[in-house]
Amino acid sequence: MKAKITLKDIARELEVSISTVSKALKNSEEISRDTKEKIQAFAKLYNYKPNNIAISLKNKRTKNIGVVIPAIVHHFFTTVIRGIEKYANAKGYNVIVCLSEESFDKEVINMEMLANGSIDGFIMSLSSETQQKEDYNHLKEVTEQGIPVVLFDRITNEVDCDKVIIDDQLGAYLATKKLIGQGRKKIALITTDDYLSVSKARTEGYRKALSESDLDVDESRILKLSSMEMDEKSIGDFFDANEVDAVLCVNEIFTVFSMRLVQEKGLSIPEDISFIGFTDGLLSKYANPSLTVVAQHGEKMGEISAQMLIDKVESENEEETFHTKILEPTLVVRDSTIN
Amino acid sequence: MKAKITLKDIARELEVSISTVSKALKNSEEISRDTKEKIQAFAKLYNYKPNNIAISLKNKRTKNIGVVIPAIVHHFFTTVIRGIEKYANAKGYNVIVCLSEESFDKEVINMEMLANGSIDGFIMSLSSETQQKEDYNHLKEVTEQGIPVVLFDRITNEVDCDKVIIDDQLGAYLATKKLIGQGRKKIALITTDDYLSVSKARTEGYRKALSESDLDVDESRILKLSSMEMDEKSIGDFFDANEVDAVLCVNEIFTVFSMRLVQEKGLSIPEDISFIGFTDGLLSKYANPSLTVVAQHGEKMGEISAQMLIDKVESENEEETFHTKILEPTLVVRDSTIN
DNA sequence: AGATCAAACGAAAACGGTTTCGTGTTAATA
DNA sequence: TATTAACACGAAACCGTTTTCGTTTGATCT
Repeated sequence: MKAKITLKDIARELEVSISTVSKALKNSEEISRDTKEKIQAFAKLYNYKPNNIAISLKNKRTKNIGVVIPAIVHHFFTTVIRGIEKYANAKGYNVIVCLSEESFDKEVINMEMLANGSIDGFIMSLSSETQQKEDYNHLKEVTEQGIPVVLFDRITNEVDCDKVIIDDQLGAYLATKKLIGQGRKKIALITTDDYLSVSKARTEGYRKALSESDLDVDESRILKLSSMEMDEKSIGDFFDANEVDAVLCVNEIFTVFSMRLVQEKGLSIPEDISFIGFTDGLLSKYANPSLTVVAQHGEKMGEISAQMLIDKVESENEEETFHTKILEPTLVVRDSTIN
Repeated sequence: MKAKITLKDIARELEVSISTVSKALKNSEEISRDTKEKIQAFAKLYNYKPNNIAISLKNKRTKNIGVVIPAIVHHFFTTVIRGIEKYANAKGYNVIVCLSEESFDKEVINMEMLANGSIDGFIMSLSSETQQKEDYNHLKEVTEQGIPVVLFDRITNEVDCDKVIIDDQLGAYLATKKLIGQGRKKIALITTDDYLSVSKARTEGYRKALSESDLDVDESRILKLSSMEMDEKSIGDFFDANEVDAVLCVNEIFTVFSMRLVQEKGLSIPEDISFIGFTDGLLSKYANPSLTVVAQHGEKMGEISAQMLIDKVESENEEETFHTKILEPTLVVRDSTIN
C-alpha cells in the first residue's frame, strides 16, 4: 500500500522548499527551467495529485454541488440528475445527491449536513411535506449565508433564488386542447393534492383549456389522489361514477394504472377513451398502448439548473438578481390518443 | 448576508483563545463551567457549525462515499442508490454519485477526481466498456492507495475488494425451472453479449436448468443483443425463425419489447407463450400483462454495500480480508407466466 | 515560607495546500 | 567599482479545526 505523496514529501526528497514545489508544479515563471523539470518529473513518477480537501480549505471552494430531491426512483428526477451530472462534470464539479424521501425533516437535515462547507451551492426540488407545511426557513438560512440555490420543478416563490420549471400549466393546457380537438368532451383529470406546486399549475391549465372551449369544468371529473400511492378502489369508483371519454393524469403511474382499470371494464384505448399523462419515461414508451404524454425535458432542466448554479458560484459580483427559467413542455403523441 | 462564524471569531469576541473555544464546544473537562457556558451560549446564538472541510483535512476523513455507476436512468441502479443513501445517511455519510455512462474513460476520470481526498471509499458497478476491455488498473491503483472499494452487481475477480452480487445464475436457473415446470419445452433466452458478468452468469443458469431437465440447449434459441438498444427487426426475425413457448430475458426492457412484438403476431401471453424478465421495476408492475420477474433486491444490495464499505472505512485494523456477499434472487410471479 | 499540585487556559504544531513578501546571488549598468 | 535590477528560491501566513504540551494562578501541604 503506497500512501499518497504530498508536496512536503517531494520537497524533502528533492531538498527544496514546499513553496518551490508548489510553484514548479504550477509552471510558475518564478522557478528555473531546471528545477521545474526536476520537480515535475519527480511528481509524475510518484503520481502526485494535489489533495482536494486542502485546496478546498484554502480556496473556500469545494467544486461540489449538492442536489436534494424528494426521490430517486422516479424517471423524471433521474433524468434531471443526469443533466446536472453532465454539465457539472464538464465543469469539474462533483454532485452530492441527497434524498429527502418527501420528508421535511430529512430535507432540513440533508441541507444542514451539506451547508457547512461541503458544497458550493444547492440544486433542489422541494419535498411534498415542505410544500405542504410551507416552511422554507432552511432554504432562507442557506441563501442568507450566501450559498447559491437553484430550485427546479417543485419550487416556491417564498425563496429568492434562481428557478427552473416547465410551464406545467401550458403542458396541461396543450394536452387538454389536444383531447378537445379530437372531439372529446368529457375530460377527466387525475391529480394529486394541490399543495404540490406542479399539480396546481396543471389543474389550472386543464381548467383554462376547458373554459376556453366553452366546456364547463365538472368538478366531479377531477380526482385528487393523496400522495403517490393510489388505490384501485378510488380510481375504480371514480370511473364507475363518471362517464368520461378522455383522461389527463399528472404522472405516468396514474396513467398506466387508470388505463388498466378502464381496459378491464372493457373499454378500448384510444377508441372509447383517450389518455394523456405527464413525464416521458419508460412506462410511457412501453405501456400498452404506449402513452401520449407531456414531456418535461428533465435532462435539459438538470443542465440548465447546473448552469445557473455554477454561473452564480463562479461569478465575482454579488448582484442579487434572480431568474426563473421556464421551459416549454412538448406533447409526445403515441397510441393512447387518436392519431 | 451573514457569513459563517468560525472558532476564531468566537475567540476574538469572547477574548479567549481558539483552543479554549474548541474545547468548550466539545464540553471538555479542561474548561471551567462558567467559560463553557459563556462560549456555548455564544455559539448557539450565532449558530456556529464547524466547517466540514477543515475537519476533513484534520481527520483525513471526509464522511463522503463515492458511488460510480454506469447509468442512473435504470430502475435497478436507482434502487441501489436508495439503499446506499439510506444506510450511509444514517451513519452520517454523504453520497457523491458519478455516472460512467457505460464508458471506461468516464469511469477512470470520475474515480481520479474523487480519489484525491474527496471520499473515504468507493461503491461501484463496472461500466460495460470496462468489463469489455478487462482493464481494471484504475481500481487497482485506488485499492493500493488503501482506499476501500465495494463492487456490486457488475464485478470482476481481478480486483481484491469486497463484493456484493445476487446469484444471477441461480436467478436464471429458478426462472427457467419455473418455465419448465409449467410444461414449457422450447425456452428462448434474450440476453446481451457475454462480457457483462451478469449476463454470462444468467446464461449459465439457463443452460444448467435446461440440461438438468434433459432439455437440450438449442443455441439458435439464444439471442444476444449488443448493448442496451434493441432493434425491432432482430427480435422480430428471431421469433419468426424460432418456435418458442417461453422466453427468459435479462432485463425488463427486452421483456416488454419482446412481449409487444409477440402480441402483435397474435400470440397471447401467457397462454401461448410465457415471459420472465430480470429486475422488478415499474415496467414489470405496470406492463400488460404484468411481468413475472427475477427480483434483484437492489435496495438491499445498496444497503449491504454501504455497510461493508463503512465497516472497512471505520475499522482500525488493516487486515486485508475481503468478502463476497451473494444475495438470493427471488421470483416475483405475475401475469406473464401461467399462475 | 517554600514546595507541590491541580485547575484553567493558551501557544503552537499539524492536516496539505497557495500565495505574498522577502532575501541572497548574479549579471548588467553607471 | 559601486549600484541596481532580475532571477530563483525560501519563510511564513493563511484556510478552520483538533490536540498536545506547556504555563499561569491559587490553594494546599509541610
